[in-house]
Formats: sequence, structure tokens, C-alpha cells
Amino acid sequence: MAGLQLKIVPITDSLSLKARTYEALKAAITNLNIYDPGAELKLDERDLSERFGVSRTPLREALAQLESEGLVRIVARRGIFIVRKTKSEILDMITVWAALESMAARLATKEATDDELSGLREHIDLFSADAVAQNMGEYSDANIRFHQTIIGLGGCPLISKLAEELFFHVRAIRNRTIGEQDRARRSIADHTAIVTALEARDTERAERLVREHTLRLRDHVEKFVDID
Amino acid sequence: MAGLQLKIVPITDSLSLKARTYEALKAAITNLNIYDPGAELKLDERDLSERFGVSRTPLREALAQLESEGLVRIVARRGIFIVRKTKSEILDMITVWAALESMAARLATKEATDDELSGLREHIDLFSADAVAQNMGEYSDANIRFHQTIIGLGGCPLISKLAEELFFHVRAIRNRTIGEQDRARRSIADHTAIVTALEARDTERAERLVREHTLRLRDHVEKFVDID
DNA sequence: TGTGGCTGCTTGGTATACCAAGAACCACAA
DNA sequence: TTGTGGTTCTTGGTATACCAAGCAGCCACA
Repeated sequence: MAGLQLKIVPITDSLSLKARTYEALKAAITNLNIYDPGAELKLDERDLSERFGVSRTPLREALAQLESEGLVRIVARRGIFIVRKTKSEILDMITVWAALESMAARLATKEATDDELSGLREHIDLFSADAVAQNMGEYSDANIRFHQTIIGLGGCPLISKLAEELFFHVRAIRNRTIGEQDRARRSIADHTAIVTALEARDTERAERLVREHTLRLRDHVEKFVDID
Repeated sequence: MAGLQLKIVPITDSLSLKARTYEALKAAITNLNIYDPGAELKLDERDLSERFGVSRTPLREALAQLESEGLVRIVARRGIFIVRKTKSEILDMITVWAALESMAARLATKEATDDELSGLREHIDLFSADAVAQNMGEYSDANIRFHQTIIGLGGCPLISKLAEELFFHVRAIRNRTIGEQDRARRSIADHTAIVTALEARDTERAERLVREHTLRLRDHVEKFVDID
């Protein structure tokens, strides 16, 4: 009987213009490195609506959503401005990230399977290879993937959602962090210790190691990254 | 000279219609106990626009923002629905709250002044008085005020902002938690221990106590509160 | 009696016209 | 030269008209 069941595929939901405009705008802002000196900071509703080929209404709704996420600021009769996060705000975001990920690690020691936890080692290995290549962008990609995996294993969708928004902002400054061989080595050691604690289901230790690891990143950014 | 200075009062900033509509809608939804069986769940744009006395455009923008915050769900050509959080989502929110507040407690041991920390004792006292009165609503108000104060003392605006959104949702279910004398007593003991650890600048202990306290609430809700 | 399609209503999505506040510019007077 | 007043342009805010997709009810026809 089971073999005769129909495989139902959801009807293509064809997102609304608002949703598509939102994605397009977000992508455009993401690709723009807003911390470059010459980056364009002001947007214009009518101009954007022409360039996207949609009317102002759905565009405005997309912009309003971006504003509520903190990516742009809309000022009446002045214009729409891409927001540059201050250094203090970036540090706060890393702090919250530390809080969320350490909680996710705690949950992961109780919820994740053995296979899922040991699967994290693959990300460490990738990360090592990247570190050898000294490509900071890749480093951060592999790094973030490692951390996102831990967050996912926590099994708490809300943590994942919040962390994703944070990563989006933090990623924008990664090109400004200078790759240091020392930090890369330290990270690999940290990550290995984290996975070991997770595999041992050592809740308190896993949580602490994750928190300390990310708070160290916070301190590093505070000392060595120049944003404002 | 100083006595002759003009006292400039900011021009009444007359928020945009969108902002005011947003506040009004949010207040309306808040006052509605959406977990009551007979609570109205469907909204209608045109009806609301008439009742608020604004056109659909600002109303829609307000609704879109409420949707991005998860208070309502907008379905094309079907209607706008007030979202009931599932029990699982409520539990997730309390988990994130635990993560954020424990981090705030950690920060508070380093950032807050002695006076600020000992000022927390007032909230415990108030809270005790309320507990005696066995008024669960007041209990939760005092309770939440205690926790919000800790969060504020962490000095991290982002944590405060995220926590505020969480409290908004969690508050909606407080009327469904049954006041138990045992839990109230336990809470007072917990709070006292937390303040003591904060005053002693015992970072790790304060963080741990806050986390455990809130995670216990989580377990309590999981076991004893019926939502779905 | 049941099925299929027609029709009209409801309702969110989109386009567009108009409004008002501010900024920039320019002319004119002191 | 400087400053003041006004005109114009820019730009987001608001109102409104229209569109199209669900959905329900009704009716004709088999």
C-alpha cells in the first residue's frame, strides 16, 4: 500500500513582490561592503522602485522590514540610509551570540545524537585546511559554519533564527579582521576542545568552552578591529 | 547667565500614522488574551482601517511589522490572523531568555555599581509582598521587573531589546500559570541568592544561578502549563 | 441526487496620485 | 559681501482605485 501513495509536491508558491523585493534589497545591501569608505549610504524610494521594476508600495514594505531588522534607517523627507553598525553594537552582537551559542551547546549535549556531535569534527578539519590557506574570508566561512552547526544541534529554532540575524551583521565586518596565525591556531584548539566536551555530554563544560571562545573573539575585536 | 537660558522643549514629534497605528494595534492585541478560547483570531484590513480612522496603507505597514515580530500572520486573500504561540515556541523563548539574562548577569558583575546591584533587593521585597497577596498577575509583574533590572544592569542594549520582545510574548501566558505557594517561596530564595552572588561580583556563580532559575521556570511551564 | 462550473463577494496585493516637510538654491536688499 | 526671504525640488507619508485569487453558494444538467 505504502508504495502506491502519491507523492504530493507543494504548488509553487510564487512569492509576493514584497518578499522578492525584500530578498533582492537584502542581497544588494549584503554585497555592498558598507564599511568601505566610498560605500553608498543613501537610497531613494523612487529610484529603487524604477530599478527593481516594482511600484513604491511593495518596495516600501520591503524597506520597512529591513528597517525593523536594523539594516536601514528611514527618515521622513530626508531619505533612506544604510545603517553602519557602531563598534559598540558589533561587540554587543558578539556578546549575544556567545550567550545563544553557549545555550545551544548546553542543549546539544542533551538533544543531539552521537553522530551529529562527532560530525562537527569535519568542520574543524575544513577549517584547518582553510587556515593553512590563510584566506581570511574562507576562514570566517568555515568558522561560522562550525558555530552554526552547534547552534543547529541545540534544536531550538528561535536560537537559530536569532543567531542567523546576528551572523548577517557580524559577517559584514569580517573583512576588517586581520588574519593572525596565532588566532587561527587557538581557534582550532578551542574547537577541538568544544567537540570533545560535547561528545562527552559534559553540559557545563561544553557551555563554558563555547562561551569563552566567543567572548575571546569579542575581546579580540574590541582590541584590534577598527570600525568607527 | 544660566538663569536666562531658554528652556527648549522638543517639538511634539507627532509620530507617523504608521507608528501610532502600530502601537495601537500592539496594545489591542496585548489586551486581548489570545489564549482564551473565544478570543478573536481574524482581523480584516478594511475593517481595522475604518475603526482606526486611517487609510489602509499605514495600517498595512503596521501590520507588516507586527508580522515580522511574529504577532500576526498575514495570508494573501485569506485574512490576517493573530498568532497563538505554540507551547514549544513559548519554551524556546524562555530558553533564550535564560541565555540572555545569564549573560547579562555575567556582565553586571563587571559593569554595574555596588548601589545598582544592591538596589535589586528592593525588587525582591516588593516581590515577597506580592507573593503574600497571592495575586499572580502582580507576582509576575514584580518578577519580570526584577529580571528586567538585571538585564538592564548588564549594560548591553541589544540584550535588553531582545529580552523585551520575549517578555512581551511570555507575558501573554502568565495568566495560565497557577500560583503555587511553593514556587513563590523558591523564587524568593533564588532571587536572594542571585543578588548575593552579584554583590560579591562572583561572575560564574551569578551567571549560573540566573540560568538555573530561569531554566527551572522553563521546566515548570513544560510540565504544568497547558497551552496547545 | 450529485457533480461541475458559473458568479459574485471577500480580501490582501499592487499601482498611482497627491500631500507636506525640509533642503538647496537664488535673487535681492542692506 | 552677507544675510534674508521665497521659490522650487526632493522625498517619504498617506489616500485611494483597481486587481486577482480564494471561497462559497447557487443552479443547471446528467
